Amino acid sequence: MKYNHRQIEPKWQKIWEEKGCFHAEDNSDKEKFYALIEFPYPSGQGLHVGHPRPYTALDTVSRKRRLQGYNVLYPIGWDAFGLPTENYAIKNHIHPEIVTKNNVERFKKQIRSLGISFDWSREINTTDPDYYKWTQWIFLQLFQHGLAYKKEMAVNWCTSCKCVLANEEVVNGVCERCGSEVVHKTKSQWMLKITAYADRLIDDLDLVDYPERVKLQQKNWIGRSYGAEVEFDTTAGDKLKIYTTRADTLFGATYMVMSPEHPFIEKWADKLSNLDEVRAYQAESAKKSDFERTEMNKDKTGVKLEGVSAINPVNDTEIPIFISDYVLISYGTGAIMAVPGHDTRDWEFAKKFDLPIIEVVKGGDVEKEAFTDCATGIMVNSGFLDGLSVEDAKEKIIAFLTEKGIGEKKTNFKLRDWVFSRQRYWGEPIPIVHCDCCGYVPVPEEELPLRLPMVESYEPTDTGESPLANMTKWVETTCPKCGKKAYRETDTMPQWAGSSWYYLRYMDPHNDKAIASDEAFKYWESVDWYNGGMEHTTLHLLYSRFWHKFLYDIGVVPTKEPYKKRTSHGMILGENGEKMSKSRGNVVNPDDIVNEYGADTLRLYEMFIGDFEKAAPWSPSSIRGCRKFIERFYNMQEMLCDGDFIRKEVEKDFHKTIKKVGFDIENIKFNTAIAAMMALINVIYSTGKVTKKELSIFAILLNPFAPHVTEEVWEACALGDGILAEAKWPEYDEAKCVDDTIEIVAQINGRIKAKLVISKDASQDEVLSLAKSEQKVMEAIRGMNVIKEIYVKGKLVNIVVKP
RNA sequence: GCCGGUGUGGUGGAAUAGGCAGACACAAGGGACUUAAAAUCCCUCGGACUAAACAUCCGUACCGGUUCAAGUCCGGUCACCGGCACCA
Repeated sequence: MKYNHRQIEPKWQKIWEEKGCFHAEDNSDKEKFYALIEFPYPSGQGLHVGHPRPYTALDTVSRKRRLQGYNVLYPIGWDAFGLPTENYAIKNHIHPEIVTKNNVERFKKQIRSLGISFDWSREINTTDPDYYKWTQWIFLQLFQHGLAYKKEMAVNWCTSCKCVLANEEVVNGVCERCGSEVVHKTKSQWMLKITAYADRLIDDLDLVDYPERVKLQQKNWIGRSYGAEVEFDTTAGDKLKIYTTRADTLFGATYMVMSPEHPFIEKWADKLSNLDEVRAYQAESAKKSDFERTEMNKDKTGVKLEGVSAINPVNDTEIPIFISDYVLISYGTGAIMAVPGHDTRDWEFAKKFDLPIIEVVKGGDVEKEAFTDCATGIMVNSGFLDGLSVEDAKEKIIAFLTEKGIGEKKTNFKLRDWVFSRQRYWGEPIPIVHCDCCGYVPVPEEELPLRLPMVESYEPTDTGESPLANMTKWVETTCPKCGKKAYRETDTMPQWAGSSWYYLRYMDPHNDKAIASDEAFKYWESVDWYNGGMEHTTLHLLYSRFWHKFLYDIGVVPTKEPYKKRTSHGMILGENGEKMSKSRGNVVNPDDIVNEYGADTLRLYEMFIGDFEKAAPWSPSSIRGCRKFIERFYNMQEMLCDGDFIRKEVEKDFHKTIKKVGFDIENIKFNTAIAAMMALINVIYSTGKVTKKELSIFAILLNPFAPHVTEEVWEACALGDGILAEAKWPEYDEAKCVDDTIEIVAQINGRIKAKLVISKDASQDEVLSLAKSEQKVMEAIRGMNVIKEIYVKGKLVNIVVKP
């Protein structure tokens, strides 16, 4: 029989589907295992070969866990709200709901052809009202706990698309899609107070098993810094509050800088003799895009405030105040004390404006550059701080400022609150009513889901209003509180909303009373293993940790963290080593591979392609090697014979391979697990025969990677009722993983002179004397003094000699 | 600029915990089978020296160090990739 994947693969997929093989049980005595992949956005392009990489990886883990007796939950769904669908819908005059439905159909068919063991009975879709009912419910809880608020905000507005863009959609200051200018528009926006969780989002990373680089990226993004707030007296009478992490350098503060947006400028307007100049600078800064203000121009600019100055509280010196756009209104207090001797930016500014530079930490040359090293410096020119280390000086000065009532310890974060509104149609309606009397009133829970109305035109408007704003019938409503005429919120939620809690819904996807039942939460608890892309580290991964912690605080979920373990896959690149994209013309469609080589070959190749965590280029010729391996496995049917193991050495090879494959799967080293099986099949072929026992073990080991062909061979060779039905993941015997005789390398001065075959239990003396009996070793030692003899058990001997 | 990662044959990549560099594949070359091709099977496959083999030497981006022993550890340099980007 020739291997025919086109016949085998649909056959087994049908059997699995009919028997419901992958349905997770809700109440099982078995230990649970919850594996999760990032649910896909069903785009119009369909799947490309990058999608199956993470799916196959966790499918391999899930299938292995089932063979080990776990009750496995491995679900999938659709993250289907979002701009590409909406834009496609506008362009082609098809309602986004229809577009979504078609795209999901296509994705589903493609994914099913891969034989991934998803529990399709738990499929979810973020655009389903029964689903977004709970997205809205969570928003209302956030609102009621003061964590959702509305605020005037500058938004990105594309002048050509006439629509609002998310920050991610603005690339180098222009619209990602059309390349047109992006300007700022001020709009009232819904915000989520993620900053309230900043500390816990950092500290609780200690509770989870994430790759270090993920933890680090989140920590850097949240950007916690410990410092102090200090109040400076000014000649205007007001106290100017600044934030600093280097309170120790206070004696070196020779001027102050405020952000051009600082409210004191307005307050001091009548005291400023150069108000025109100040105003001109303010206007110039306001005109600059974010891009110009940060990336383009790091040359320091600024204007000195004539008429108001500040007093350095430690030496009563009067120092000038500047405004400059290198100080941001959004961080700290919007004002700083400038210490040019020990801060690079202040140093540049001081040089440009010819301001005095005082050295207060010894160790560098402050005339040449700012000395910023905190670890080695000693305080100088700093009165009562002189002679202290930077760390000690910080503590002493903060204690001093606290006692005088002009300063205190303060922690700051780079993390900003989450802009949560979008002026687009294809998203969850924000369930809030605006009432002139009562303000923002939540839609009553029993009215959820607040459905997205069917509109004729969902094109974005010129005014920056959501397309929903034109739906007067839907917008005009009555206030749930006072019953008077009121208006619905017309902004929708961002794409990140539905994905911030979807893993919870899989636990109990059809529940209409709650996100999931308490029993479901208790049993499934949290995700055991979550695999996803690095690009979501500071977006989805952070957002969902925030929502989860909130749900924990209000008693909905029982765990502090949503995901116990996180791994990350590398991208699959095009043949040319570039990122796969339609415009580069290097996209590979998995359908073609499944059709030509089969799903088992595709799966195996995607796992064999290289280090799972690193990017790897697609190679059409390498796929053939995987196909060949599968055919070699399939053809073992014809080598079948009775017995346990052909030879004792082969038995040992099996034990070693069982150990390696199991270990490698758990450590996401799929490529070497497959290499080990390839090596084992080479051994089997060299014997020319395979026993039933050998073949069945091989089939189970390979099953998580290539589930169809392994079941087929199992059935064809009458090995039993089926791998899924009855097989257990094989155990290995540690004793049988060790060879009786081993090869030991004999070195002289680190150079290999001989290879010794000797019993694994041989003593050092035995190995050494055997080594010394080797011709070449004898020659090398002759006439030399032996300085040292090193023996590494089971590996090598090294004899160090000198003339 | 700051933070993180990577650098190994013609290619993708292996190499617990400092202990035989190049597993497993791909590509290439040669051979067997075949009328022929495909498929399959077998052999060779980092470099220098060699007709070939043996032997020897060199070789994990570059320079230096620690060690009996370095792809692996330490210091420095370069290149590429990712994240952040005036966060005081």
